[in-house]
Amino acid sequence: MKRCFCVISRFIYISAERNKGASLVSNVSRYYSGSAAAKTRSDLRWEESKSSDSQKWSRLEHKGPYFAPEYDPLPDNVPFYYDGRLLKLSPATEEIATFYAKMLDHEYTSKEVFQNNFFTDWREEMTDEERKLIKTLSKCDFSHMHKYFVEKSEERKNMTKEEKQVLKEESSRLMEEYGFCVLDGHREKIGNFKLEPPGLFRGRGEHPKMGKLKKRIQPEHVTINCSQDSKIPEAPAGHRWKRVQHDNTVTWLASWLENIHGRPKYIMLNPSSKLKGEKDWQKYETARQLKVCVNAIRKQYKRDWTSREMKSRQRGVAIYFIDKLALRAGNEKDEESADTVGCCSLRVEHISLHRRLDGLEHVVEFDFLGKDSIRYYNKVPVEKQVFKNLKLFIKHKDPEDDLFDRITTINLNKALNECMPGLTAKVFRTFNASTTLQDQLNKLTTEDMTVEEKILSYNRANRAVAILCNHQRAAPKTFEKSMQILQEKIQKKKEQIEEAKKELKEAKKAHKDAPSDKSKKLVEKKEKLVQRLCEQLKKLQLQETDREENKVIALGTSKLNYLDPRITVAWCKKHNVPIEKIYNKTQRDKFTWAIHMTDENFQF
DNA sequence: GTACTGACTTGAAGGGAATTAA
DNA sequence: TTAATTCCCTTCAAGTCAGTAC
Repeated sequence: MKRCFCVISRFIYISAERNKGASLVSNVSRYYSGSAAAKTRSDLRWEESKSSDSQKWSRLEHKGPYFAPEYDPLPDNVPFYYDGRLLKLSPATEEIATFYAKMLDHEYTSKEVFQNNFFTDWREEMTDEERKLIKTLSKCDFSHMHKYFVEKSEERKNMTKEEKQVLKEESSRLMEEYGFCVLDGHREKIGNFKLEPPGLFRGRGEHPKMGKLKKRIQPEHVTINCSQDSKIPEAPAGHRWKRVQHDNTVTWLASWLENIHGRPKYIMLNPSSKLKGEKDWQKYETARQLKVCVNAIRKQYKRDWTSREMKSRQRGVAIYFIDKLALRAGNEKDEESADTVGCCSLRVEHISLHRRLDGLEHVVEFDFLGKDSIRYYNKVPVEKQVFKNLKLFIKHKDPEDDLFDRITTINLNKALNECMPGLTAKVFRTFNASTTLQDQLNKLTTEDMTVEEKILSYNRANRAVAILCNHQRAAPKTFEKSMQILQEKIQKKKEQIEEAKKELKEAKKAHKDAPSDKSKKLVEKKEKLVQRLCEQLKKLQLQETDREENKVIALGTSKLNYLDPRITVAWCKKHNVPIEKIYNKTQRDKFTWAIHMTDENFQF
């Protein structure tokens, strides 16, 4: 515990040193003592340090979670038919039926696993009578329910401004009442104060539990965490909490067990809070520490490639992959989830070895499903010794055997921790992502660029990271169409420029033949027009490049989770790019700490 | 060493709000 | 002004990793 506090103090020292004396504390004070805003209690929170690492707060008060609204039964004119016969379902059975009906035009409901899980769970909640009657899902006609919900959704879309305003006000009232807590005297935003409503579980990829019923959370399932001397939140009328505890070594305000996997879920603070901000800062400082010792670590894992011990060799190759390819650690998973892997859980079937491929030597071809069942596909030339080792690791193994059978994420992280305190597999992802951003920004930005060009450079740097981390997204549905429209615009702009140039030439000639004030002004006017059109064309072309390159790449995840925000803040300051052009409101809130503490000289 | 639990971070998707184009 | 498109924000699933018990 003590050690971690020292680490925090050292962060301040390191930052102070690297930022030419601009420590978090002094920087933040300076920022807030400015004229723009009066110093409020919640602003001041950044200046306080905490007493120990295991203790997360001294005082915590909140209103408890907000429960999902009770089920509102369907009007009588929305029928449900079973085997062609009209059935009036009991409210509980009907509610679960509506979950399915709402999803009818989603691909999920066409999957057998989804259907079977849903039907089994649904039948369990039916009355005895209903269960006797309803025996086959395909005989259930949910279409009228479905139609009803489509109409409802249309109605919502077509609401008047006033009606929408009423809803908005109601939602901000809710936010005011339940959305904040008071932590050590500061009002902090809560991340997810609304409990998850009941519904059908939508796992990612080929999840064996897809379609199962996610049950309604009752107060009797919820544990409240707050300080003893605070006003204990009241359970809804007629109910009581499962438990009220006062554990200040954890950061959550409420928890419950979700019924699909039986694992706990929590209500926690928003990323803009001091608690989360400090943790984030600490994460990036750990990654910066790795920078100092990464060369030694790389030397070590290369030595391990020729170790006499198989375990060391496997560990050496695994850490090499984690470092070079930014793979995730790859913990063991149970049978009850989609079959996805990370580094340590790679199987023989996930790699192919090519002595030569596309003119390159010793190429490893990776093809596996990673987190969220996102495919990782990559062909990577590796060192000869790595290639030899991989051949050795797969020898006499079946495709479904573990590639690294002698190591686990636990002992891999233990080994990493011995190299550097606090080092784990995921630190490499943060380190490599942030290093890449810093390098790319340094390489791609020049002073003669316009702000738009600088932003394109930033996006390109960001994209390099997203590619490294394999952050993918589905191509936008209207991508081709919108791209075509943009290209047409560019063409039109080019034609306009041609036309304007021609007019300019004519104006110049006219001015030469018969100079006058009027003809001179016309030339100037035409010159300005050409210039303006050329600028517009350039902007469109930049937009085209950016959009094309971004088709299937998601930039948000790396921006939010892997890129030290101080790199971005410093870059913006150095190159006079308004921070709002890079970070939206949510992102600025999350990175308040970095925006306040960083000057233009910061380098990761 | 390993199975299990708990706490926390990371991640893509979806829907509504905001912005832009027609 | 309306329709189309983009962006933002929320949601909740799915990871990581530490701690504990045996």
